Formats: sequence, C-alpha cells, structure tokens
Amino acid sequence: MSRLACGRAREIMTDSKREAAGNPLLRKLEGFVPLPEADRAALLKISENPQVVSAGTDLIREGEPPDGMFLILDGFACRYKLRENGARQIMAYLVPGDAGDVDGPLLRAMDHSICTLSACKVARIAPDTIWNLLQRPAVAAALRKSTLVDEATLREWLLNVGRRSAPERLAHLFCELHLRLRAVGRADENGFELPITQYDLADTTGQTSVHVNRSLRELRERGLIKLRQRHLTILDLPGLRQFAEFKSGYLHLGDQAAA
Amino acid sequence: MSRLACGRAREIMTDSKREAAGNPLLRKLEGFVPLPEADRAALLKISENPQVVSAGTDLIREGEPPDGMFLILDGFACRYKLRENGARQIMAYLVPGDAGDVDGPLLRAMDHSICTLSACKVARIAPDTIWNLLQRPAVAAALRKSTLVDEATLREWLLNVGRRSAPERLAHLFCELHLRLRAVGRADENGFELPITQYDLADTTGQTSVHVNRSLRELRERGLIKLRQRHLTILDLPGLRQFAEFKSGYLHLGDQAAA
DNA sequence: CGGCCGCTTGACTAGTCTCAATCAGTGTGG
DNA sequence: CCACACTGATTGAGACTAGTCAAGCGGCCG
Repeated sequence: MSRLACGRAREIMTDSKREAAGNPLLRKLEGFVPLPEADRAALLKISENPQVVSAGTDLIREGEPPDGMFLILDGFACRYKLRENGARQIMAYLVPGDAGDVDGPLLRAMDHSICTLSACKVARIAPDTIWNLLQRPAVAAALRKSTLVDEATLREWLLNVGRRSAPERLAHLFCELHLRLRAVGRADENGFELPITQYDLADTTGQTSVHVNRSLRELRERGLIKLRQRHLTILDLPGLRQFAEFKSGYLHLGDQAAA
Repeated sequence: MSRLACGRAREIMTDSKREAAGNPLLRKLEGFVPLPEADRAALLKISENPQVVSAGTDLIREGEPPDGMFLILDGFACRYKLRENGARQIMAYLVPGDAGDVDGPLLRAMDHSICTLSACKVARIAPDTIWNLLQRPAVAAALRKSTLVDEATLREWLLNVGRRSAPERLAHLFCELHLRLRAVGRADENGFELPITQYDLADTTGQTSVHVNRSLRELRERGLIKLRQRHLTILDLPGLRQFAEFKSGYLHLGDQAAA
C-alpha cells in the first residue's frame, strides 16, 4: 500500500479507531479476538478518566473483598503476597492493557494484594460495568482468553522459579515482557522501559536483590542486554531467547483462529 | 441426630444422593455452590464409565489441541512442563474431583502436558457435554469458582517455591493436600494416601529428590509427619501448619456466601 | 547541598545440588 | 518359591549456587 493510500485511510478513521491505536486494552484484546466497532467504543469508554497513582501504592490488599476490577493503562503493577518475615513474592505483573480480576467478585476475599511498582494510570471498573461488558460476546471471549493466558503465564513463572538458574530467570522474564509490551505498543525491537527496581526483580524471580545484580551483570557480560536508568536494551534477542530457553507458546499470541 | 433417624434418612436418599457421597466431583462442587438435584444427576452421569489409566501416562501433551476435559475420579495426576535438559516442573496436582481445562478449547494448543502420577480413574468429557453442563447456572458458577481456586493455588505454589525453604515447601504442600483431599473424602484427620514418589515431590517443589529426602527427614525428626508406603501420617497438624506458615484462605473453602 | 534510595561489589556463610554407593520394596520369570 | 531386576529411598562427601552482611558509590529529590 502506498504512503498516499495510507494517508487516506487515516483520514476516514473514526474517533474510536484513532484512540484505539494508543489504548493498550484495545490492542491487547484485539490481539485475541476481532472486536466490532461498538465493543471498541465501549472499551474505550471505560478507559476514560483513569486515576494517576504513585509507585508503591496498594490498589487492593489481601483479605479485602474484591470490588470490581482494575485496568492498568500506564505503568507497572503487580500481584504479590507477603510472608510473616516480610519476604515478598510477586506473582504477576500487570502492564498496560492488563485487567485484574474480571471474576474477582465471585470470591469473598482477595487471597493476594495488588500494588503499583511505578507510577500508574489506573481505571477502576465497577462490577455492574463489568457485567455489561461481558454481555458483549466478543469482549467476553477476549477477556476469558486473557484470563487463560494469565494462568498459563503463572505456570511458566513457576517453571521459571522452580527449574531455571538465576540469570535464566531474568532472561526469561525479559523475553516475556518484551512480547507482552510489544503487543500493546510499549516496546520496540530493541527494548523497553522497565520502571521497576532490582528489588522488584528479586521478589519476582525468587532471589535476593544482590544476586539479581550479579545475574544482570552476567547477562550484560554475555552481551545479551543492557539495563540502565530503568530502560532495558536487548542487544541480542535470539541469544537472549536461547539463553532463557524461551518459547512464546504459553502467551497464545498467534492463535486467533482457535475455536 | 440418633442412629435411627440417620438410618431412616438414608432410606429416603435418592440414587444420586447415595452415589454423590462417594463422588469427588460432586463433593467438591457442592463445597462451592449448592446444586439442584438435576445438576447433581447430570454431574454423576458424566462420572460414569471412567477409564482406568496406569501411572505415568500422558493424558494430553504440550502442543496438542485441547479436546474436551479430563475429570479425575481416583488417583493423582499433574500438569507439568519439561525443559530441554529433561528437568520437569509440576505446576498442579489433579486429585479426585478435579477437572482439567474447562475452558481449554478456547486455546489452539496446550501449553503444558498432563500426566498421571499414580493409577487413575479418568472420565473424558467431550466439548459438547461441557457446553451442556455450563448451561446449568449453578454448575457453571461452581466450575468457574473452581477455576479461580486453581489459579489462586498456582499463585501460592509460586510463593512456595520462590520464598519458602525446602522443608517448608513440603510441609505447605502437605497442608494443602490435606484440606483438598478432606473436601472430597480422601483424607481423614490424621493423614491420607499420597501415591507419588519423592521424585514427583522434587519436581513439584523445585528441588532434587535427594534433597526432598533430607527435607522429609527433617519434618520427621521434628515430629510433624511420617511418610511410608505412600501413606502420609500427620503427627502434629497445628505444628505442621505453623512450620509451613500455612493459611488456607487461598483455597476459598469456606465462603459459599460470596456474591 | 544533603539525604535517601537504589545499585554495585567483596568476603563469608548457608542451602542445595551432584555424584556415588547402598539399601529396601515390588514384581517377574524360571 | 526363590533369584533377579528394577525402581525408589536413604545416606555421605564434596562442589557450587545463592544468601547474608557490610561497605562504598551514584543519581535524584527536596
């Protein structure tokens, strides 16, 4: 298609199409299921007026009753649990486009907490609104599939922590984030913003921050990555993937054609 | 209630009520949501004619398209993944009453394998049958809730492997299995059959079998458990729970009253 | 400019793995 | 019925990975 044709196409974009290009939720869900225009508009609507939250803020705490869901529009958040001795395990990252707890209200109490790792833009969606969204079959299918991918990601993380070495764990995490962030337009070929600390990486991969630092050095010395000023540069993507033994199947990115 | 009254009550039990007492799927789902008689009958029907499968049989392998779901009626199975070097990570146990992949057909390919750890009785449920079951609101709600608990369990396992010591991981696993098996009538106050090897425990908790053996010895020497001939005896349940820092909230056993 | 948080590094310790040998339980075929 | 084979459990010795403690550095914010 010529540049001119491209330009013309852009002129006749609807408002929701124009906004959608930058809306991570839409980009993510459309990666799973094609959405009718009305659904796109509905999803854009719930993304309006997000709240800006600073880093280190609990969005909901373990033990509290779930109340609707969170939608991350910008920044990094995480699911985590604490042990009595203060040890923290991060069990999932919520990146732009991710929605926490679509089915949450089915349970009486949260069994974990959700916290921002960086400054975030967060939209809170009330249970009624979720219910309305789920009446749209395409949206319901996309959200369901998104939940299945979240669960598959959790399994991969368990494999990561249980059966990979410390540097491999970090490499695998970076490969995963690279794909997830690319799917929502927050990463390019060479890297992405990673607005979290080495302490956070440690609590994600089941290590100490000291050891994370050493592991990062190893990845750097192997010429695979560079991590400075909260920006991850991937110097050798095939090498990084091979080192981490990364296989993207669990993210189910390329199978829209499934039943 | 007197023995006599008990006896009379038993006389007027319907067939499905009689069978249900021993059916682990029914026991599990009724722990989440009360089920109408017709639903109970439908669930009993799909539990008929299970297939007997010997230990170490793959029920489905990574990469294959999901085809319906499995229902474990007896024995232990697991979800697992292999690394290229042969290392295995077990990511979930399927015990009697557990159903794999209610939503599986939404995805194009399995991202993990499922294998029996002991001899099992397994019912295979076709996608059409699943669809019919999901038309029953109470069954759908119970299965959905069961899926949420599976995911919460996965998170707890990640915490386990990431932030607990080797003996603590085993202790926590035993506490979890004790509750899950009691919910389906496969455990009593003092212990349960654990028909799996120390290699399996190692691949569950991210250790080697040698170290599992040493960790089990530590639990034994602390007077917490005894594990011989595939039977786990819990000698000190409060002590075991305290040692593992076990909190049962994530299993969501006691909150039928939730929205 | 000073304080704080996060990063980096070193030295030492603790936990876990690897390799290897032995023992016990189970099932099989002669 | 017993010898053998195989798998799983147990233990020891030594190596290695990751954790702990401690110090110094550097960038960012007030």
